[in-house]
Amino acid sequence: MSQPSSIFDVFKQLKLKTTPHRIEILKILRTASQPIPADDIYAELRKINHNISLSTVYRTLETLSENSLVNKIGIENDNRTLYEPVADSHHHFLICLGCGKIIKIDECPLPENLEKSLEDQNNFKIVSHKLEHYGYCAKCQKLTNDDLKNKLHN
Amino acid sequence: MSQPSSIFDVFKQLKLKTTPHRIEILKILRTASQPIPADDIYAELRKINHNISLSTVYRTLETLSENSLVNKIGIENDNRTLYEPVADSHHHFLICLGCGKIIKIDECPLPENLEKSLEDQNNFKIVSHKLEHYGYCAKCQKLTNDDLKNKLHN
DNA sequence: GTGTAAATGCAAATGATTCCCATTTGCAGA
DNA sequence: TCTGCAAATGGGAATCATTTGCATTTACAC
Repeated sequence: MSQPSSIFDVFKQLKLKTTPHRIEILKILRTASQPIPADDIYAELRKINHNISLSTVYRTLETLSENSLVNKIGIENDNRTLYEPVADSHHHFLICLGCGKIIKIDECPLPENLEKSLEDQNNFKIVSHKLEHYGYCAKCQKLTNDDLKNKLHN
Repeated sequence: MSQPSSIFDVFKQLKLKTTPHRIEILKILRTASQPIPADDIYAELRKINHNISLSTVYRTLETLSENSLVNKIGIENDNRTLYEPVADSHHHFLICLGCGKIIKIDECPLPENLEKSLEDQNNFKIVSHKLEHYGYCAKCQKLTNDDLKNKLHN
């Protein structure tokens, strides 16, 4: 059994310098209840008086992403890139069109043999896939159309 | 049996004015072999000496999208919105990470009961979903890593 | 401790898309 | 066929997310 590695060790292994920015950004991502945009991370850091520049946030996220410590996620209805810490398991999302809430789904419902058959039929080598369901969360189902319109304008 | 409607009739029914721009843009989309960005449509129109402004291309696509004549598609690895004519059938895509080629898959491999069970388990009302497989097309599988790197830099 | 490559800050650049407003055009009704 | 007006358009400025250039600072190997 391998010991759980500290963030410091992880960085060392990846030949990345261990900087306060990187530690804080990873912490924020791991604490977040769902994938968040660079901007939110920036705001979060400012809130705790951690001074940082927005470009550093982007650069850090890019570096973490290249090193498989975070995933980039692009969803419909939000043109920003969202970030989540890399999880141990493959998963998908339910995405609320009303409030943007993102619910993680841990099982992958795709049939076992699907990738193989897609590959064979299309002479294509699959390396990943993305599945998202869009709709309305419990709260937003209760809102009227007018409520929703207002929400989208914020 | 209903007659196949002309584009003119379709526009009339939707209370949209029939303009040369709209006709041409729809034609380009229907002729395209895969979803394309606004910019390509703009370039295509210029090529055939059809003068138009880029903002009109965007506005037209937005209008057509609101009226369910075209679909907007957001894929990973391309921050632009792509557009395709609305097809009669639900479908998904294989997307090549090497050259951006998009292959349409006509069947939907999701289990019949999936949406219902996701809805019940998460108190969520699903209205649509999106499934994409990323990988390498026949051509790009043959390229070396260096070739691919070059490609990505174009 | 020191040198150096990596990381950062800040401002300017970029790329996609939207918005503003003056002008033009499709088309419903006279 | 003519006319009026709402809808559509052109063109440029504005916006929003993200990237880049460059001078300065910092982590860490030695």
